[in-house]
Amino acid sequence: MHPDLNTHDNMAREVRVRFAPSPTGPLHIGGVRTALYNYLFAKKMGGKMLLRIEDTDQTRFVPGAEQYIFDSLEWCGIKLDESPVHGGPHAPYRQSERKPMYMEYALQLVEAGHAYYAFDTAEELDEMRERLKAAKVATPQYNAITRATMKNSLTLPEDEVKRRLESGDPYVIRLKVPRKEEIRLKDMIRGWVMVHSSAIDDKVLMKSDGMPTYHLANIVDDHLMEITHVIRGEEWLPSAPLHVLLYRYLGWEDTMPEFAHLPLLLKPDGNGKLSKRDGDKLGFPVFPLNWTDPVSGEKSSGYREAGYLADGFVNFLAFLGWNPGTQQELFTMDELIEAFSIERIGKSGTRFDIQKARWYNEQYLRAKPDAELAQYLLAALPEGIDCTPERAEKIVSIMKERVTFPQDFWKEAAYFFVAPTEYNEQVAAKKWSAAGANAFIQFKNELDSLPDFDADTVKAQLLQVLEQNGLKIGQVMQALRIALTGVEAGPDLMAIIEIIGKEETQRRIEVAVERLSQYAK
RNA sequence: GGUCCGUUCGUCUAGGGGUUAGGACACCAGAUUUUCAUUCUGGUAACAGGGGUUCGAUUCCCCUACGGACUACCA
Repeated sequence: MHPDLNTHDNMAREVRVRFAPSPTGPLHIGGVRTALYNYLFAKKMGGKMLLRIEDTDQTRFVPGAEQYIFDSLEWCGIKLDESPVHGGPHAPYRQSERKPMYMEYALQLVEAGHAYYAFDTAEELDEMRERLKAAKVATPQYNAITRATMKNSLTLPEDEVKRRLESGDPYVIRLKVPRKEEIRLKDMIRGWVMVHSSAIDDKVLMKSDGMPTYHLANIVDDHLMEITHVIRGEEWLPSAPLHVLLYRYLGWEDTMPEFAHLPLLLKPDGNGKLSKRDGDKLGFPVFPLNWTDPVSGEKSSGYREAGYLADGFVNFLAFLGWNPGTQQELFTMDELIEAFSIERIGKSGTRFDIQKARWYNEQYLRAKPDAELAQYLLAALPEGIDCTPERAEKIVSIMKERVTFPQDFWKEAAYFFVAPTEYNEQVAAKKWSAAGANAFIQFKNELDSLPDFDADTVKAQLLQVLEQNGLKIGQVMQALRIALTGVEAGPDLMAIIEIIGKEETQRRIEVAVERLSQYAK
């Protein structure tokens, strides 16, 4: 093991990771992936997966968002060991409910000289930034230099600070970031990352409403909850050095978790990261489940409702930025857990490719037992249309090679239940013939004398009729298909005939011969 | 602008000092088929550019370009 400050031996500790979303709206797909990687890692290491709700910003609270997070994780099969609903040894797991715990640590930092009170108003902060911008300062920020010009416990006389605090003046507590210091942190994905402290501003730790900011709360909670590995999005990388500083000043550096910053999920054109605001604009959902904004009423679609199967979705998601290093593409959750390792997570941003998601869905759909797929069809049947489970199974078994989503079964297979009301005119014009129509009528009549009504028997009969009429199968099959289904494409026609039954077949042939007579040549 | 991170087929990626640079999706072609789809076979297609180091660099180093993230009393 490295003797470096940032590295330490976590081998003896039980792996504990957390997914820590903010309930500010629906969880987006990048967040789901982060949760998944946390889960895979935890389970691979035989550790624990916790969910912590980071709701320290009360102004951004969105009703229903927390439930949405639970529902999403559950749908994906991500099981939590500790959470606001599962409870656990470090409850509560909502930061708003942990509010009383944070001030103690902020005060500890103040006493140690690593943090200070600041009384600046929003207007004063704006002024400061404007002033620095006008002076062509590259990064206007509240830092080691500018803090000397602001209203805080470092610049104000001691008695005034005391007076302000006692009189209830609004204040924040800021971290006193050193002026010149190289901060190093080891990222499991990127290696050593070096940042100079001058690039970090004096981050607010405690807000004026008494709530901690993410930065403080996250470190305090991760420490208290004995988190061993922080696996989160790359957008956190710039503030990671700040977190290292916090661990150090709080005296927790020897148990500081290891970091892994995940590459971001990018829009398909590579132009920026996939965000909640993309909604359905990109032509595919960015959320796992449907969501209706409680305020605006705006609806966003989710993968579940769009017809994506949970296991295929998870498989797809796992491969966005990670790969097993083998040729295997299809993985169950257990296989993902077995194969997963942080070392095999890529470094670069990953463009989102919905085509691949569709392909995964097709693979998983076809692998499902017919009895299960039949349920999708049955559930989609409109009022008034009956179907036995046995018949539904037969239909899905011949249809599943040609559908992507469960809802396609009804869309593509409606003709099993409803006779065509219109025919593909183009194909009819090209393939329909008087000779064929005559043969179909003969075939229809002879259906009554068949001993059995199954695909093989029917096919033999059709072949016989065609032979008698001097027709080849290729000349008339398309016409017969149009007659029976109205459309030009579909599964084996004989299988369709077997499923729709003798009477229906006869009826449809009669109607079609009548309706398509104009095309008889 | 500043700081940080990144860059292998269109996309997701494997690989790694000497390889015909491999796979998957997508795409194209052929085979099969009663159609479409499936399936099978084959194909197009990549190491961002420039300097080093080296006998040799796509691989290691530097620079440039490009892309991304961050730059709040939001997470």
